Amino acid sequence: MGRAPCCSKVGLHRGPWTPREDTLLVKYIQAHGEGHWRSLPKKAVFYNVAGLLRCGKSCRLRWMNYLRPDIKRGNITPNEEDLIIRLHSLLGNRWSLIAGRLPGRTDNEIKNYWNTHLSKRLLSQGTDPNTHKKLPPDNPVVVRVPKKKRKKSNKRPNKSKKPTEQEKPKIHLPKPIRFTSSVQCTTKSSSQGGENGQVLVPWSEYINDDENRTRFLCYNDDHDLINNSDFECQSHHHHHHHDHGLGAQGDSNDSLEKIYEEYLQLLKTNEDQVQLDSFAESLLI
DNA sequence: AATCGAATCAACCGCGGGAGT
DNA sequence: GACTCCCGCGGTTGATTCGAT
Repeated sequence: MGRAPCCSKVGLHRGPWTPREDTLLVKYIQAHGEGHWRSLPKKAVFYNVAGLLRCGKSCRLRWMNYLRPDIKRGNITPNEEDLIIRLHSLLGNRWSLIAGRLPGRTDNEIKNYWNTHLSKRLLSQGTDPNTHKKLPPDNPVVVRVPKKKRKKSNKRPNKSKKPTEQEKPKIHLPKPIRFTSSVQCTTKSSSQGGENGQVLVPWSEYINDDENRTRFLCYNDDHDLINNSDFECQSHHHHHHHDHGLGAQGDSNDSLEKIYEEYLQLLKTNEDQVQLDSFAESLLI
């Protein structure tokens, strides 16, 4: 099976994304849509967003895990935790499938959350996180239960080497807050409020201003950055999350609740493993 | 105040598979 | 069938943070 050489060898940027790179990527995707990641850096030059010297893979990852407008940020809710555990017991480490049932959550986020929180918690409860079966009581597992939850860090590390002065990682503050794909925004200046064909990029700026206001970027039809002033945003719970062919649609909370209810029902009404298996299979269709 | 080590999570890496030629 | 291109997935890494000592 052939594989293209990784772009990182030909002088493209690696490591933490800078706000400028994020802006360029968002601008490009706003204009031309997702996909064609590999050709993105080349095309970007032609579409007047030159400077996006990132490999397609890196662009895709950044978009999918961080910049996508329907990314939901914030703590995983108890309901979501429960659903993750249940789905994991059915699907195993198929993070993208699990993420597909949790609107707004990314596979990377769920994977990280599982590895850092949930698997440890299961162990501490005497459950094997891989098989979801009870561990024998005489098989003590040394588990370090997380102490207090740490404050979230927003710094981006440079993986491979110490950054030089000029390529020091930028500090991304604050992290994107909860958004959905149809975040409705209104500017404080009435004429620039996501109306008249403007495309609002529901994505927070990286610097806090004096008053700690969240700042957003706004593009017009020509995809030119026309404003980065303050917006008031409201989520309307409307998602078109990637469902990996699972057919998930509609309201995010509803769909989450629906799956959860569906599974609870199955647990209540039927102990039969075959039923549970077929439920798992239905998620794969 | 200084040091240490665990925890966190964005980003990287390699691989598999589908589609196209 | 053999090969290339592209996409997406899951595992891993490592800089940074922060609580404990």
